[in-house]
Amino acid sequence: MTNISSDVIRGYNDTMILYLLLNGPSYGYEISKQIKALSGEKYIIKETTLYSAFTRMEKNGYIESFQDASEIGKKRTYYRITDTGRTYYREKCDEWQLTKEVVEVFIHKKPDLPGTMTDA
Amino acid sequence: MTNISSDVIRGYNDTMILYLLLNGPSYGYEISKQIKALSGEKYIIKETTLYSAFTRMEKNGYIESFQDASEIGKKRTYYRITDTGRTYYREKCDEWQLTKEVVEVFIHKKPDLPGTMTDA
DNA sequence: TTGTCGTACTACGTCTGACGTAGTATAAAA
DNA sequence: TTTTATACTACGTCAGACGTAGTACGACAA
Repeated sequence: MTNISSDVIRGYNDTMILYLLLNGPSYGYEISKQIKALSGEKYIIKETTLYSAFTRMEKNGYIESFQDASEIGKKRTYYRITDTGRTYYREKCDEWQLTKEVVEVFIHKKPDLPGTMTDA
Repeated sequence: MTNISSDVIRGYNDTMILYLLLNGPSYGYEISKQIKALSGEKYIIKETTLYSAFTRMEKNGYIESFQDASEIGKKRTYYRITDTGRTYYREKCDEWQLTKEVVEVFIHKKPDLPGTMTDA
Protein backbone atom coordinates (compact mmCIF):
# COMPACT_ATOMS: atom_id res chain seq x y z
CA MET A 1 0.00 0.00 0.00
CA THR A 2 1.42 3.32 -1.06
CA ASN A 3 1.22 6.07 1.48
CA ILE A 4 1.74 9.76 1.20
CA SER A 5 4.94 10.61 2.97
CA SER A 6 5.12 13.76 5.02
CA ASP A 7 8.08 14.96 3.02
CA VAL A 8 5.98 15.27 -0.06
CA ILE A 9 3.06 17.01 1.49
CA ARG A 10 5.43 19.25 3.41
CA GLY A 11 4.79 22.77 2.36
CA TYR A 12 1.33 21.93 1.03
CA ASN A 13 -0.47 21.47 4.30
CA ASP A 14 -0.73 25.23 4.54
CA THR A 15 -2.11 25.36 1.03
CA MET A 16 -4.79 22.78 1.80
CA ILE A 17 -5.87 24.62 4.89
CA LEU A 18 -6.02 27.92 3.04
CA TYR A 19 -8.08 26.32 0.30
CA LEU A 20 -10.69 25.29 2.84
CA LEU A 21 -10.70 28.74 4.42
CA LEU A 22 -11.49 30.29 1.03
CA ASN A 23 -15.06 29.13 1.59
CA GLY A 24 -15.30 30.93 4.92
CA PRO A 25 -13.92 30.72 8.44
CA SER A 26 -13.38 27.37 10.05
CA TYR A 27 -11.54 25.72 12.91
CA GLY A 28 -9.13 22.86 13.53
CA TYR A 29 -11.30 19.86 13.95
CA GLU A 30 -13.57 20.70 11.06
CA ILE A 31 -10.65 21.34 8.73
CA SER A 32 -9.02 18.05 9.63
CA LYS A 33 -12.25 16.22 8.86
CA GLN A 34 -12.63 18.04 5.56
CA ILE A 35 -9.10 17.19 4.50
CA LYS A 36 -9.73 13.58 5.30
CA ALA A 37 -13.03 13.55 3.43
CA LEU A 38 -11.91 15.52 0.38
CA SER A 39 -8.79 13.40 0.00
CA GLY A 40 -10.96 10.30 0.04
CA GLU A 41 -9.43 9.20 3.34
CA LYS A 42 -6.05 9.14 1.60
CA TYR A 43 -4.56 11.87 3.69
CA ILE A 44 -5.15 12.51 7.36
CA ILE A 45 -3.40 15.53 8.76
CA LYS A 46 -1.89 15.12 12.21
CA GLU A 47 -3.22 17.34 14.96
CA THR A 48 0.16 18.79 15.79
CA THR A 49 0.81 19.51 12.14
CA LEU A 50 -2.51 21.26 11.82
CA TYR A 51 -2.29 23.45 14.88
CA SER A 52 1.30 24.40 14.26
CA ALA A 53 0.27 25.36 10.74
CA PHE A 54 -2.35 27.70 12.22
CA THR A 55 0.23 29.33 14.47
CA ARG A 56 2.72 29.71 11.66
CA MET A 57 0.20 31.07 9.20
CA GLU A 58 -1.24 33.56 11.65
CA LYS A 59 2.27 34.79 12.37
CA ASN A 60 2.82 35.15 8.64
CA GLY A 61 -0.41 37.05 8.27
CA TYR A 62 -2.12 34.47 6.07
CA ILE A 63 -4.95 33.88 8.51
CA GLU A 64 -6.61 35.63 11.47
CA SER A 65 -8.07 33.98 14.52
CA PHE A 66 -11.23 34.98 16.33
CA GLN A 67 -13.77 33.60 18.78
CA ASP A 68 -17.37 33.12 17.75
CA ALA A 69 -19.34 35.14 20.31
CA SER A 70 -22.64 33.39 19.55
CA GLU A 71 -21.15 30.07 20.52
CA ILE A 72 -23.10 27.80 22.83
CA GLY A 73 -20.96 24.80 23.65
CA LYS A 74 -17.23 24.44 23.43
CA LYS A 75 -15.07 27.43 22.81
CA ARG A 76 -13.27 27.18 19.52
CA THR A 77 -10.71 29.26 17.77
CA TYR A 78 -11.88 30.13 14.31
CA TYR A 79 -9.64 31.23 11.51
CA ARG A 80 -10.32 33.31 8.46
CA ILE A 81 -8.09 33.82 5.49
CA THR A 82 -6.61 37.28 4.88
CA ASP A 83 -5.82 38.95 1.58
CA THR A 84 -2.18 38.11 2.10
CA GLY A 85 -3.25 34.53 2.59
CA ARG A 86 -5.26 34.55 -0.61
CA THR A 87 -2.27 35.87 -2.50
CA TYR A 88 -0.03 33.27 -0.93
CA TYR A 89 -2.52 30.56 -1.83
CA ARG A 90 -2.53 31.62 -5.47
CA GLU A 91 1.25 31.64 -5.53
CA LYS A 92 1.34 28.13 -4.12
CA CYS A 93 -1.06 27.01 -6.82
CA ASP A 94 1.26 28.39 -9.48
CA GLU A 95 4.21 26.81 -7.75
CA TRP A 96 2.41 23.51 -7.72
CA GLN A 97 1.90 23.54 -11.48
CA LEU A 98 5.58 24.23 -11.99
CA THR A 99 6.67 21.61 -9.51
CA LYS A 100 4.40 19.04 -11.08
CA GLU A 101 5.87 19.69 -14.50
CA VAL A 102 9.39 19.31 -13.22
CA VAL A 103 8.84 16.24 -11.07
CA GLU A 104 6.96 14.43 -13.79
CA VAL A 105 9.94 14.58 -16.09
CA PHE A 106 11.58 12.17 -13.67
CA ILE A 107 8.57 9.97 -12.99
CA HIS A 108 7.53 6.89 -14.87
CA LYS A 109 3.80 6.70 -15.16
CA LYS A 110 2.16 3.49 -14.12
CA PRO A 111 2.03 1.47 -17.32
CA ASP A 112 -1.62 0.31 -17.28
CA LEU A 113 -0.33 -2.07 -19.89
CA PRO A 114 0.72 -5.60 -19.07
CA GLY A 115 4.26 -6.78 -19.57
CA THR A 116 5.94 -3.43 -19.32
CA MET A 117 8.54 -2.50 -16.75
CA THR A 118 8.43 -5.83 -15.01
CA ASP A 119 12.14 -6.33 -15.40
CA ALA A 120 15.20 -5.60 -17.57
CA MET B 1 8.39 34.63 -10.72
CA THR B 2 7.31 31.38 -9.19
CA ASN B 3 10.04 29.21 -7.81
CA ILE B 4 10.09 25.66 -6.72
CA SER B 5 10.43 25.58 -2.97
CA SER B 6 12.66 23.02 -1.40
CA ASP B 7 9.82 21.80 0.78
CA VAL B 8 7.98 20.51 -2.23
CA ILE B 9 10.85 18.85 -3.92
CA ARG B 10 11.92 17.45 -0.58
CA GLY B 11 11.71 13.73 -0.80
CA TYR B 12 11.82 13.80 -4.60
CA ASN B 13 15.43 14.70 -5.08
CA ASP B 14 16.28 11.07 -4.46
CA THR B 15 13.71 10.02 -7.02
CA MET B 16 15.13 12.33 -9.67
CA ILE B 17 18.63 11.06 -9.09
CA LEU B 18 17.50 7.46 -9.26
CA TYR B 19 15.65 8.16 -12.47
CA LEU B 20 18.86 9.35 -14.09
CA LEU B 21 20.76 6.34 -12.78
CA LEU B 22 18.25 4.02 -14.46
CA ASN B 23 20.06 4.79 -17.71
CA GLY B 24 23.41 3.74 -16.31
CA PRO B 25 25.98 4.87 -13.77
CA SER B 26 26.75 8.51 -13.35
CA TYR B 27 28.34 10.96 -10.95
CA GLY B 28 27.52 14.18 -9.13
CA TYR B 29 28.37 16.89 -11.55
CA GLU B 30 26.80 15.15 -14.51
CA ILE B 31 23.61 14.44 -12.64
CA SER B 32 23.27 18.01 -11.51
CA LYS B 33 23.66 19.19 -15.08
CA GLN B 34 21.09 16.68 -16.31
CA ILE B 35 18.57 17.75 -13.70
CA LYS B 36 19.04 21.34 -14.70
CA ALA B 37 18.70 20.51 -18.39
CA LEU B 38 15.76 18.11 -18.13
CA SER B 39 13.84 20.50 -15.91
CA GLY B 40 14.32 23.22 -18.48
CA GLU B 41 16.52 25.19 -16.07
CA LYS B 42 13.57 25.34 -13.69
CA TYR B 43 15.24 23.33 -10.99
CA ILE B 44 18.87 23.41 -10.01
CA ILE B 45 19.83 21.00 -7.28
CA LYS B 46 22.26 22.33 -4.71
CA GLU B 47 25.61 20.61 -4.39
CA THR B 48 25.14 19.81 -0.72
CA THR B 49 21.70 18.43 -1.37
CA LEU B 50 23.02 16.23 -4.13
CA TYR B 51 26.00 14.80 -2.32
CA SER B 52 24.09 14.21 0.88
CA ALA B 53 21.49 12.40 -1.19
CA PHE B 54 24.23 10.11 -2.52
CA THR B 55 25.41 9.34 1.00
CA ARG B 56 21.92 8.69 2.26
CA MET B 57 20.93 6.52 -0.67
CA GLU B 58 24.08 4.47 -0.53
CA LYS B 59 23.46 3.87 3.18
CA ASN B 60 19.91 2.82 2.31
CA GLY B 61 21.19 0.46 -0.36
CA TYR B 62 19.53 2.27 -3.27
CA ILE B 63 22.82 2.99 -5.00
CA GLU B 64 26.39 1.70 -5.02
CA SER B 65 29.52 3.76 -5.51
CA PHE B 66 32.59 2.77 -7.46
CA GLN B 67 35.64 4.31 -9.11
CA ASP B 68 36.12 4.10 -12.84
CA ALA B 69 39.52 2.43 -13.24
CA SER B 70 39.98 3.55 -16.84
CA GLU B 71 39.78 7.15 -15.77
CA ILE B 72 42.45 9.52 -17.03
CA GLY B 73 42.00 12.88 -15.40
CA LYS B 74 40.08 13.72 -12.29
CA LYS B 75 38.97 10.98 -9.98
CA ARG B 76 35.22 10.76 -9.69
CA THR B 77 32.87 8.68 -7.63
CA TYR B 78 30.36 6.94 -9.84
CA TYR B 79 27.08 5.57 -8.65
CA ARG B 80 24.91 2.83 -9.99
CA ILE B 81 21.36 2.00 -8.98
CA THR B 82 20.68 -1.29 -7.18
CA ASP B 83 17.62 -3.51 -7.38
CA THR B 84 16.48 -2.10 -4.06
CA GLY B 85 16.87 1.33 -5.58
CA ARG B 86 14.79 0.37 -8.59
CA THR B 87 12.04 -0.91 -6.33
CA TYR B 88 12.18 2.24 -4.25
CA TYR B 89 12.01 4.33 -7.40
CA ARG B 90 8.86 2.55 -8.56
CA GLU B 91 7.27 3.04 -5.15
CA LYS B 92 8.02 6.74 -5.27
CA CYS B 93 6.40 6.92 -8.70
CA ASP B 94 3.25 5.34 -7.30
CA GLU B 95 3.38 7.64 -4.31
CA TRP B 96 3.68 10.61 -6.60
CA GLN B 97 0.49 9.71 -8.48
CA LEU B 98 -1.37 9.46 -5.20
CA THR B 99 0.07 12.66 -3.83
CA LYS B 100 -0.78 14.50 -7.00
CA GLU B 101 -4.39 13.36 -6.82
CA VAL B 102 -4.70 14.49 -3.24
CA VAL B 103 -2.94 17.82 -3.56
CA GLU B 104 -4.87 18.76 -6.67
CA VAL B 105 -8.15 18.56 -4.81
CA PHE B 106 -6.97 21.62 -2.93
CA ILE B 107 -5.41 23.47 -5.85
CA HIS B 108 -7.12 25.92 -8.13
CA LYS B 109 -5.91 25.55 -11.65
CA LYS B 110 -4.82 28.69 -13.39
CA PRO B 111 -8.01 29.96 -14.96
CA ASP B 112 -6.78 30.74 -18.54
CA LEU B 113 -10.06 32.58 -18.69
CA PRO B 114 -10.39 36.27 -18.01
CA GLY B 115 -12.51 37.63 -15.21
CA THR B 116 -12.40 34.57 -12.99
CA MET B 117 -11.06 34.48 -9.48
CA THR B 118 -10.10 38.14 -9.44
CA ASP B 119 -12.15 38.75 -6.31
CA ALA B 120 -15.15 37.57 -4.28
C1' DT C 1 54.72 31.15 -13.59
C1' DT C 2 50.72 32.68 -11.67
C1' DG C 3 46.01 32.99 -11.70
C1' DT C 4 41.49 31.82 -12.70
C1' DC C 5 37.91 28.72 -14.12
C1' DG C 6 35.54 24.39 -14.16
C1' DT C 7 35.22 20.14 -11.98
C1' DA C 8 34.65 17.19 -7.85
C1' DC C 9 34.02 16.88 -3.83
C1' DT C 10 33.86 17.05 2.14
C1' DA C 11 32.73 19.14 6.59
C1' DC C 12 29.88 21.44 9.64
C1' DG C 13 26.26 23.85 11.28
C1' DT C 14 21.40 25.80 10.92
C1' DC C 15 16.60 25.96 9.79
C1' DT C 16 11.98 24.37 9.15
C1' DG C 17 8.01 21.58 8.95
C1' DA C 18 6.22 17.25 10.38
C1' DC C 19 5.26 14.50 14.01
C1' DG C 20 5.55 11.55 18.49
C1' DT C 21 4.15 11.77 23.12
C1' DA C 22 1.69 13.67 26.58
C1' DG C 23 -1.42 16.29 29.03
C1' DT C 24 -5.59 19.42 29.79
C1' DA C 25 -10.43 20.48 29.58
C1' DT C 26 -15.28 20.54 28.43
C1' DA C 27 -19.71 18.78 26.40
C1' DA C 28 -22.48 15.04 25.23
C1' DA C 29 -23.71 10.34 25.37
C1' DA C 30 -24.02 5.80 27.49
C1' DT D 1 -20.27 8.11 36.31
C1' DT D 2 -17.33 6.84 32.88
C1' DT D 3 -16.36 7.02 28.30
C1' DT D 4 -16.16 9.34 23.77
C1' DA D 5 -15.72 13.16 20.81
C1' DT D 6 -14.16 17.59 20.59
C1' DA D 7 -10.57 21.23 21.03
C1' DC D 8 -6.72 22.28 21.96
C1' DT D 9 -1.25 23.31 24.16
C1' DA D 10 3.51 22.05 25.28
C1' DC D 11 7.75 20.03 24.39
C1' DG D 12 11.03 17.57 22.20
C1' DT D 13 12.99 15.00 18.14
C1' DC D 14 14.05 14.01 13.40
C1' DA D 15 15.29 14.42 8.60
C1' DG D 16 16.14 16.74 4.42
C1' DA D 17 17.54 20.98 2.38
C1' DC D 18 20.82 24.30 2.30
C1' DG D 19 24.32 28.13 3.63
C1' DT D 20 29.09 28.73 4.18
C1' DA D 21 33.51 27.31 3.71
C1' DG D 22 37.38 24.91 2.36
C1' DT D 23 40.20 21.45 -0.36
C1' DA D 24 42.16 19.75 -4.55
C1' DC D 25 43.23 18.83 -9.23
C1' DG D 26 43.42 19.76 -14.39
C1' DA D 27 43.28 22.92 -18.15
C1' DC D 28 44.02 27.08 -20.19
C1' DA D 29 45.34 31.97 -20.48
C1' DA D 30 48.19 35.88 -19.58
